[in-house]
Amino acid sequence: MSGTQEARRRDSARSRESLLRAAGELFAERGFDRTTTRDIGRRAGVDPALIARYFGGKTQLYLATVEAEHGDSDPGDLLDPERLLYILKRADHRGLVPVLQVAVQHLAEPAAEGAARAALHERLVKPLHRRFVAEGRDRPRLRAEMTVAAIIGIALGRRSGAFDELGEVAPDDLCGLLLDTLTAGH
Amino acid sequence: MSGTQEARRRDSARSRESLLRAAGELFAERGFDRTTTRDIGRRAGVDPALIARYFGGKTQLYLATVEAEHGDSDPGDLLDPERLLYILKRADHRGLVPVLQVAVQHLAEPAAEGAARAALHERLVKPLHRRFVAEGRDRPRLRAEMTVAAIIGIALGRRSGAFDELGEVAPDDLCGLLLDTLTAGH
DNA sequence: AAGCGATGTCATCATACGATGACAAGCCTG
DNA sequence: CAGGCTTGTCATCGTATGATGACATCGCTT
Repeated sequence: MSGTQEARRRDSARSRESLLRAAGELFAERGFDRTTTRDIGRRAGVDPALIARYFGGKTQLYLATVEAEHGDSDPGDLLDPERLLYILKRADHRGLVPVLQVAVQHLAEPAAEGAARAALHERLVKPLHRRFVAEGRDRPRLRAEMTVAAIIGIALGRRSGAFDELGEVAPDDLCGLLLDTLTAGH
Repeated sequence: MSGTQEARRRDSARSRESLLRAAGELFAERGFDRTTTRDIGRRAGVDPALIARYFGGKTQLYLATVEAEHGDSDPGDLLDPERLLYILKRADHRGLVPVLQVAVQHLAEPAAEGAARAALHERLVKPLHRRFVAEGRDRPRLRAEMTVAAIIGIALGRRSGAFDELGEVAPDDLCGLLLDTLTAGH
């Protein structure tokens, strides 16, 4: 036996996951370009060469981090307070950011870009679009895209260090102010 | 004579400006990291080695592009329709984007980052902050930073190609919808 | 215990990039 | 026209990075 669960000294699944986690963190912290496979390996405590073996390369590893974020519960749209708060917190801490970055800059490899865009649309734009349609707002599609882009700007701005208060304020405060602003007239 | 204006076969000022323009375009299109000095030189029709001579290096050239954008008229804050429209158009076409990117990602060199942040704050955050103070809104600073980050997200999202309608809609339309949303409750 | 595939380690390659310095060609001053 | 400063050109260096393949080590199966 020796359980498929317990830590074996050699465990490809464990290595894979360590790489995935480390990559998610680093891509979130520094972006795709500024993250090296050596960095990822170091943080994961795994030899960087295994990235090629288990994922195919840095780009595919990026894609894996994007897709790995899908697992998490997937409740309402971005104007749902819970959902928004979840996104903000998640983006603060780590993770999630890889998907967001594609909304704001080009990616190196077209394949990665396409996949990241698809995830962005599926997870963020589409739910919001549905809400706007249900509410009968005009230009629901454009409105949804604009809102998503705005929130992404805020989430990324928080992490960038370019803003003083925005970077420090508690997620709940920000969430309140943001929802207040976005749903003011409605 | 032979005018200091007219094209001399050798003209450092002309070379400098060609580099500056090309760099501004490329930084806007691809971001700092993905723009190489060789690309800049090629587009400018100037030998890349002159970047070092005239600016000191790629980083200082980036700073020069940021500062070069200051010249343009500097009217109201971002909630002033004219100003917003100007920003959106400018970000669509080229230029301006270098300053915006710093709001959303880290720069390689600390010096460049500091200068870009200063420009961002001076040109965008501060005017908006003044407006909110004048209007007596609560949390004027946070509100200003949040709004700037949101608009930057939208402006960059337009260029990123990650959104369908957002990337295609006319600046005037977008400007209208955006102002409508942001000033709805007020 | 032997054998074999899976897993991990390491050295190394090829490439891309920013920077530098030597050198050539041009322009202006005297 | 001669000298010297400016401007442009080119080859090259050092470094960083992603990728690859050879080799070692482990663990399961029989």
